[in-house]
Amino acid sequence: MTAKIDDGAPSAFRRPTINDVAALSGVSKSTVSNVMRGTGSVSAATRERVLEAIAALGYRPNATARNLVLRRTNLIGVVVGDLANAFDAELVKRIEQCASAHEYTTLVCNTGGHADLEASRIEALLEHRVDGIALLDFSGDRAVISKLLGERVPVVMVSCWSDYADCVAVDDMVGIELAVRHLVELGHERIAHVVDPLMEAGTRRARVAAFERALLRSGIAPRSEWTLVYDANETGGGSDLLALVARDDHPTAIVAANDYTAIRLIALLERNAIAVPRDISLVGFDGIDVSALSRIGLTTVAQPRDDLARTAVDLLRARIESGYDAPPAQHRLKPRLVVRGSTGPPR
Amino acid sequence: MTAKIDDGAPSAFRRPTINDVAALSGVSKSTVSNVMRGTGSVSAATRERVLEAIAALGYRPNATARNLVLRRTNLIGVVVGDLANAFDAELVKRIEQCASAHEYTTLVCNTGGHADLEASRIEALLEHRVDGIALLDFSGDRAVISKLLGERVPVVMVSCWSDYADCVAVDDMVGIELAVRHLVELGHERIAHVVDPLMEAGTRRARVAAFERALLRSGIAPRSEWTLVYDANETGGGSDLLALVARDDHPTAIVAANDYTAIRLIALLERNAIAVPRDISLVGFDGIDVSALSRIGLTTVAQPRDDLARTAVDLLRARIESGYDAPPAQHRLKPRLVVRGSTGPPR
DNA sequence: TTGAAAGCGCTAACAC
DNA sequence: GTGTTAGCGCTTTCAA
Repeated sequence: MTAKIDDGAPSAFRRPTINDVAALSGVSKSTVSNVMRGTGSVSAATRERVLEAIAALGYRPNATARNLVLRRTNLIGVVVGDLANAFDAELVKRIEQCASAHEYTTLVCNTGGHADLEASRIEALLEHRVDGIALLDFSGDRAVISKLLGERVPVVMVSCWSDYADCVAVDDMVGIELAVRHLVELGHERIAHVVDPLMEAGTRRARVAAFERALLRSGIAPRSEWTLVYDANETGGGSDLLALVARDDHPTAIVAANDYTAIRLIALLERNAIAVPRDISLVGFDGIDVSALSRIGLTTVAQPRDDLARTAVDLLRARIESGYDAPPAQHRLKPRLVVRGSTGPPR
Repeated sequence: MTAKIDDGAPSAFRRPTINDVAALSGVSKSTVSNVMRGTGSVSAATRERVLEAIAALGYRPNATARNLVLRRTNLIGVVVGDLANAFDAELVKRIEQCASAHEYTTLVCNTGGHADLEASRIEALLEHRVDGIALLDFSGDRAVISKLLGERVPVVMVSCWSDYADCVAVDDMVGIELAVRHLVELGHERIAHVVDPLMEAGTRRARVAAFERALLRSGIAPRSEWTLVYDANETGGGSDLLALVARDDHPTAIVAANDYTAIRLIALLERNAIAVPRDISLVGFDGIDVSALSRIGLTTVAQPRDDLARTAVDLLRARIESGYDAPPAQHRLKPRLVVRGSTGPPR
């Protein structure tokens, strides 16, 4: 047994440990541990001495060591597609808020929709033994998800969906229906749908399906060539959309799959001398802050972001704190239509 | 010594450990460790067996345990004021990208400018033994920072400044000078400055000082009452600004301390029938993505966000990987003016 | 080329 | 009330 002697080397800086505190206050480490955590029973006098030693040394417990024995890290991973998309960023902000209110610290991974990055970032989260993972607006392929579910680590999908995991998302059917009905009520009959390639595939499919169903319910025949992809980050993109809009029987309104796309779509259209809403009406989806700016004035289907975040954290906490084996909890939240200046009657 | 016997309880799920791998492949844990890390020398045959066991068990090394012995977590903390501010979000995104390219995982804390939250979040980061901390656009008081510097944990200040820590920020003097000169060249003489209360105090002071100096260099006498605070998140704020603008000798141009404020300022002004740039010209600071949207068209002083993020991560890595004791490295980056539609000659 | 053993800093029975 | 002890899962000498 080697005695722990401070060799005095000034270069080898060592943070004080629970042993140092114990030594300085002349008690055992269990006692220190007890005063730190407020467990067990320690006399007022010893507690006082220990507290002094802690202050004197500037002791801070090592979460790494604690986590190792507790098999619990109080870390949650948040995997997000693109923090430059305000919807994602605003959601991450809220999730971090809820999580830290419950003593969790948040590991954030921005995947940019790259499947390989996604896999390796999640792998890192798993090695760090996060207590749970939130997949936001998840654009990855299902293989990643099903692998994750096999790991027995609590997972919640936020603003996206899987039948086999806890989920919380807005009701796409209702949301898209709201958008379409609003346009139809304004008199539109030729309505196109534009999706974001970075959007999660399931959500995208759900919104496309919802879009077609909503048209049918309004007595309008959907045309598949009127559902297009627009990559707002690709310079020079959108040529097929512009081609569509240049046709005689062009759409008079567009439902964009999210606000990020919708707002860039306004820019694209106006750059090509197509006025919004005079020539084309535009509805977004998400309800991000910028859509409310007077200059933008985007009519949009707003998601209840606070509820989304809070529910997500609650779901995760429930799994973490009371075991895995409940069936998946699925929450559908109601979106609401916010009418602003980007929609009007067709010319 | 208790033998490790699987008691077969199905409820107690245990992830496979290095011991399980060792047992299954019939080697010692040191050997497993060696093949995992590619160190030491193991025969091709044993490596093969170990690899098979790893695959069979779905073994994933426990970073918590590794970090404990290595005294290194490969975690970096990022403390950010407000992820709803696109500048912050875009910076976090880039930092996470750089960091993960170097095998670091990012812990994100959104403080919302609350000093108490700030302190407790940083405390959590420290307990988790992050290898370094990046303070973004840091709005906190200096006490937090000086405490942090006493902790001997690598800290980098991004887009904010301290004489005693590694910093990387844009040159506020130059940036504000660019903005003011642009306005003066357009013919403006009555120029106001609007700051964001959430902005880091040092940066705010620096920009205010830079603003006054720039005016003087253009032969304009600064008036202190023309530097105001506008809190874009406070509904019904900005009354003092509107009062100022209603005066006869109102300013014909405003330099906003950041884009977030500038963009909300446009909304505020236009809500009050003051057209931008016809009645008042507006210059922002940051160069966030939305400022480039045609509907917004904000003239702004753009920060080199990629450089900011890359330098920040490099600085942190240097401290982490080669010791603490170098003097603080201070990087001033050059901003550039991006002229768009929000500025024009005075009426 | 491989293994035994000693920790990393902490918690949690269980003695005393 | 307080201390002893045995790990948590890993890395790292040092022998064999």
